[in-house]
Amino acid sequence: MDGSDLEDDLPEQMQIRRAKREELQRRGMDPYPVQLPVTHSIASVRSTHGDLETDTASGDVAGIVGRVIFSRNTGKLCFATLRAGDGSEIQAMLSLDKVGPEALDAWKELVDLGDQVFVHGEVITSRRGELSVLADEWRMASKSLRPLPVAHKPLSEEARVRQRYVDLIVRPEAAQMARLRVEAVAALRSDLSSRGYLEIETPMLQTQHGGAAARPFTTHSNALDMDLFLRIAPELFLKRAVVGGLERVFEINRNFRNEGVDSSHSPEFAMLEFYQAYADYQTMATITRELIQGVARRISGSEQLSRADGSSIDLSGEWSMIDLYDSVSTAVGVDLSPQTPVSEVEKLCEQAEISVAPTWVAGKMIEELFEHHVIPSLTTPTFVMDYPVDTSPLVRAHRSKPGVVEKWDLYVGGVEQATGYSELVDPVIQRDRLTEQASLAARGDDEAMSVDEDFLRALEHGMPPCGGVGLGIDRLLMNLTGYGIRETILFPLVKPERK
RNA sequence: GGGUCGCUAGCUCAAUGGUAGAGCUGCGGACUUUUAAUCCGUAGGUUCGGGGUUCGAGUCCCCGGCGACCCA
Repeated sequence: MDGSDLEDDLPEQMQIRRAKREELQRRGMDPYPVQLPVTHSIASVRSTHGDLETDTASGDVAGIVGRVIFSRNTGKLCFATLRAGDGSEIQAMLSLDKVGPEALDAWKELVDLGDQVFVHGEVITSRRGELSVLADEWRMASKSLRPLPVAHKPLSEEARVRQRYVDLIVRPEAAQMARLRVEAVAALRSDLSSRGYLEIETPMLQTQHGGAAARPFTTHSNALDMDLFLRIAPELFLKRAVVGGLERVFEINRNFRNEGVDSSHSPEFAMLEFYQAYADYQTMATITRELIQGVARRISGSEQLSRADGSSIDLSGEWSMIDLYDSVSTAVGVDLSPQTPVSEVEKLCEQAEISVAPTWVAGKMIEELFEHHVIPSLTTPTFVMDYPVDTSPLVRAHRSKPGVVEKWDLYVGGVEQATGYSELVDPVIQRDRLTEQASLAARGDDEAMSVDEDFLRALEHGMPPCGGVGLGIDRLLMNLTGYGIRETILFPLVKPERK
């Protein structure tokens, strides 16, 4: 099959747009000019002349560009609604007596919905009061060869994700989400910076996998002829930095986890991790709350937000703290502690119809019971405190309670939003914990970490007491806006369409 | 991993096993103040792919692809 056959196979509407592109060239009108004499953004015209009275001429002249999203033609007068990338819109008017028959005919014949056009003329308001640029000249800024979807019917969710560029054009909320995300991340960066934190970048390609319990992606370096892991967390490198004296560090970047994909999980997701020497998990909880409250104020001006799904969320004030074992004990009506025999915990799992995997330790079962019995009732932001030691190999033992570590999980809107520790800094205990992890891995737990000798060597040089937090950026956006993860990530991973 | 549902024109959706349709978009025409403009006319399909049942399959069955929801 050669190129001309391909062209013949195109839907009629695409063939017509290709023909219009050629017709523009035939008439000496570049369909893709390198430069245009733009004088104003649509937004600036709107802000200067937004209060212009109905049916008035401002006397000001502007050259603007925008994408044609609506078009209405009466014989000798054409209207088009132009939209800019920032969502601002303005009407273009082309009248026979202002642009002449040639330009008007070219507009009517060659401009389609979706084209980006340049319009130069006086800023006026129409008889219906619509702010407009009354053209004395128009040019094609970029000819669109594909028809725009119907603006009044929502694009299917799959189409929105697969063709985000189209989604961004036709659905202003999509572009708004992209901007919201930037605002949220900027708020986190500036807040941490003002607290004396350094933003550093640590390896995404790692020779060992650790820092969290998750299955990694593997890849291969040809030059080194060795397999590498895409990181599941930056934790072990950020801690190396703390050992070296960078006492307050953070990183905002992608982690990769080779796990399920659903409405709240993406294989690549953005994470903030921050570490502060001489802080503990209580201090880190306070900072985390203040960071999230700061993001809320930055993107909505308030710590009480109303969300896309109609629900609202209140992040103001102090957040409650509950004890993991206490909350599960209350829910199941049995007094549980880290010393409760595994068999008894397993029985409770069976009663809750939780299927227990053979690799699970008692602590894992407690966490599953927590997810099953307690999480559904967590409607307000809540720190869940003091986790079992056997599921938290990088966390310091609790200063007074045996069998648990100084770790919290923060739940917002019923989902895990962040986790914070008093970090384990004793290199001897850390080696024991990692050795235990490695034996779990050997027994088939593919989420278990390996023994990272270089990390241990770093700890052996002495790490200051330290608090650490990991906070999911995508989750934060989901929590604050009520949108799904595929809305908060601009280009989420999707399986290719079959050809 | 299991279950349920979906995939039809550029987009959003219809169609008892019996001639594949509508709205918007497109194309041709009318119209100098429209706002999803209006009016007249008109085109547009490998019904996700493959196999099967049937006189006949968008529809029923099997296999595969992609997606959504629920469960683990």
